[in-house]
Amino acid sequence: MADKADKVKARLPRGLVDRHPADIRAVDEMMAKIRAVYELYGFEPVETPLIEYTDALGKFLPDQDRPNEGVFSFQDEDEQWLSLRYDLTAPLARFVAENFERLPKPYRSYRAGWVFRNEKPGPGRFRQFMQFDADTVGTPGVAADAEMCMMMADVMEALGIKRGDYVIRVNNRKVLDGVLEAIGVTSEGQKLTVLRAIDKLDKFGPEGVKQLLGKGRLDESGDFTKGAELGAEQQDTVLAMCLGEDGGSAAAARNEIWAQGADELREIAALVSAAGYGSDRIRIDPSVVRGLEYYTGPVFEAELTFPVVNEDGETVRFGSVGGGGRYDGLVSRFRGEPVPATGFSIGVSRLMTALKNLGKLETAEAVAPVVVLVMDKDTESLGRYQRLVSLLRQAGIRAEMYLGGAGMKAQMKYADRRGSPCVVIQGGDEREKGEVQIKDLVEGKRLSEEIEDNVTWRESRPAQFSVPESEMVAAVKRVLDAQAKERSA
RNA sequence: GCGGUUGUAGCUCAGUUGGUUAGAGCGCAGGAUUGUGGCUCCUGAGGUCGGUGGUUCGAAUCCACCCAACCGUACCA
Repeated sequence: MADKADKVKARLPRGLVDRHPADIRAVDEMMAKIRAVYELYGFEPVETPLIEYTDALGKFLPDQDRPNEGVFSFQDEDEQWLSLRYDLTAPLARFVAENFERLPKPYRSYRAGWVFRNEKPGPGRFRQFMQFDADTVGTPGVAADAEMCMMMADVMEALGIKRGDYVIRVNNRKVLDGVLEAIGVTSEGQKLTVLRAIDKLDKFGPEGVKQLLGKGRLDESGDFTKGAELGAEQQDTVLAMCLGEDGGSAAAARNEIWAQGADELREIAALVSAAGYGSDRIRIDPSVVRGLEYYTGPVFEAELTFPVVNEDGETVRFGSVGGGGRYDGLVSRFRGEPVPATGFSIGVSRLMTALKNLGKLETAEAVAPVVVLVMDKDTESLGRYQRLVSLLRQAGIRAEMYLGGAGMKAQMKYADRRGSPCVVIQGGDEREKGEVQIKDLVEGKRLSEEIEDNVTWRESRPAQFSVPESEMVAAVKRVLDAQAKERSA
């Protein structure tokens, strides 16, 4: 044992979580539902490693031979930089580029996995989290983008989120670019600042966005955010555009790139509407910005629209649980030819939190194992208990022999704490008679409420009965069935 | 990065103008009950009072610096 002085402090690094049985089972179930939708649409699974060469992820800092701080990176023996993936899109682009000749085009694939970001964690934001993506690579047509939106809408409903409780909002980066060009914003830096400002519409409202477009905004917390330094007229145009007012469109209408984006949006709207998806499910929304860097055309976001009451009793809007868009430049980075692609990503952890709040999540624990108590610890007896456990397992019943060193009282306590449905007891007396005792712990707990005196509680052995050893499996089954019936009632 | 709040037992928290050996509830372990999970009662384990330095006869308490966590904000491919 470690000395007190130098024992290691057991602690979880921040931004990371341990996952518990209920969580793991719930996520598994949720992912199975998502997967079923993707499969139905004809997408194929593919899995890539968690680690890629940093340059394949496109994350070297400009003018430096060091990776971006936001990614976890380390050097291989040959000094090449490796990084943990920070999304599933860049690794897919690498995979497609590397296997380009072998893959059917358009290539439709899906994949789920952990991604890592070395950033400051916050509520609902972790440094390791799960994404579940689908992408179509090799087609420039907006039909592929429209399909992505429809599939996202279908996923929402497959997860039990009612129509009206979610919406897929769609915009087009070309529309944004067109407006920016029309009002004379040319510098990359200023463009990004404007886009970020628009992205904050939900959070700060039109007034806040206007401040961010102009001089800047002083937050209540005391932090000042530098603005985009646009003139009053420019601010109004941008604001009008993202609020969907006519002024924005009119001012930019002569602009070619804007027109192209608007056409694409109209086409997507027509496609989804023809497929029977109303604007209650998929809606054009000019304030969607999304991932500022690599998107080149349509962008979309899945948003939950119902209010959620969080743990502190506050009502919050949950917001985005996934999104995506067209990234025509990502695969072609690896190849000399253009390779158009579109896809989207679901934030599994966020979505799960939301479903929990909605009450749509199966939080029911799996039925805990039947525990066979160990009354005698000699090898011969242990063998007998192990055989009883085997019989239960052969009948498909989760079961275990108590493996600790404690006495019967502690074993009962152990079974109780595990949530076991019942225990099997066979001491010397029962063995003589070729019997086992079975105690229904759920029923026993209920009976205990009526008993206050401990002697009675112990001696009356509530919810406990004796059966011939040969009937143990059948008797345990009866107990389990009765409990299952009660749970579903 | 910027701003704020908070650091005392596994958890939630008391701790008087600075004063002997730092407490409670819950939880945990053992016992009352050598073969019965609950209830009740008894006993016990568990703390460098976030860290370092300073003031003082004396610091969990006062001062300085540092660290960490949480919240907001910024950044977020």
